[in-house]
Amino acid sequence: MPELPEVQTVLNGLEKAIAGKTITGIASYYPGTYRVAADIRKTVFPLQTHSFTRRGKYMLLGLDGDFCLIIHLRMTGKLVFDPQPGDVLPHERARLQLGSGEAVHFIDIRTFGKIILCHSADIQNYLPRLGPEPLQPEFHSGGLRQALKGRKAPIKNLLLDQGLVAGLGNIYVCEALYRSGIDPRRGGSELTLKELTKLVAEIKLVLTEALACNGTSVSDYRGIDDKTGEFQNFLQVYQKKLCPREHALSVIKQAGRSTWYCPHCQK
DNA sequence: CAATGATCCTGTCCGC
DNA sequence: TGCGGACAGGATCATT
Repeated sequence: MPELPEVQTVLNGLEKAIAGKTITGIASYYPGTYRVAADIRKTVFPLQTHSFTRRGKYMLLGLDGDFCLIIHLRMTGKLVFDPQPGDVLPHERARLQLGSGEAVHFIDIRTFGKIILCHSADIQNYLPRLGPEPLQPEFHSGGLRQALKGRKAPIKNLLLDQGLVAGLGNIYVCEALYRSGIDPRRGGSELTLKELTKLVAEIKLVLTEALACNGTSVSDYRGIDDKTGEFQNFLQVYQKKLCPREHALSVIKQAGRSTWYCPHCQK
């Protein structure tokens, strides 16, 4: 499940593979995966790629003529660079065709991933409201405390809210809460500033470590070069039976998703 | 506005 | 062996 470190890893790989190359067209193989903004009427391709940025779990490909491709992998989306593309691949939902004869396949088993072409000036209209980037200084305990004011939902659920902080998913929320010693069932507004300071630090740390490992590969996540990430070797609670201190972990459902936590270490 | 639950979708795994 | 059901989960929409 691509979260911030995985999205950044895919984006880095994509930049390495196609920076400066020209997209000659985008083929669509599944209804709804690829969408063109309503105000773009005629074909705008070919367009050269020039920037590769990320906002939360969204990849933003800057193209000439002030166009932008917004790509979201959701749960099972993958980008695969292919120097010699052939027929449509299994689960291929869209394809970026490059002038060089190469291509980038958008493979997505569960079909939730999205690609949108819009004008760069309109990007905000196609993104939801997103909270601060967790690795930037603007994500800090004071701001988080402010954002959690009056929020009674469990902290686990709140950290998954992209409007609060952008880029976390189930894996890193479970890991950061364990490292912080905070029970995932605690209400957001009841956390002390001291706890929030610890939480913010651990979120930044776990994301930084995961980035250095090229992300976490559980199930089928891969980089664009089909390499797995390595951070799954360092997970402490996600899908585990015991915490690092050998206590039995509990698994509960929160907002429809599984939460792993240690009743002994997390209060 | 906040919180919750259903929804979308398919491959995999488990129990009978 | 085969089948049904549960599960995985990010974001969106509807409901309370």
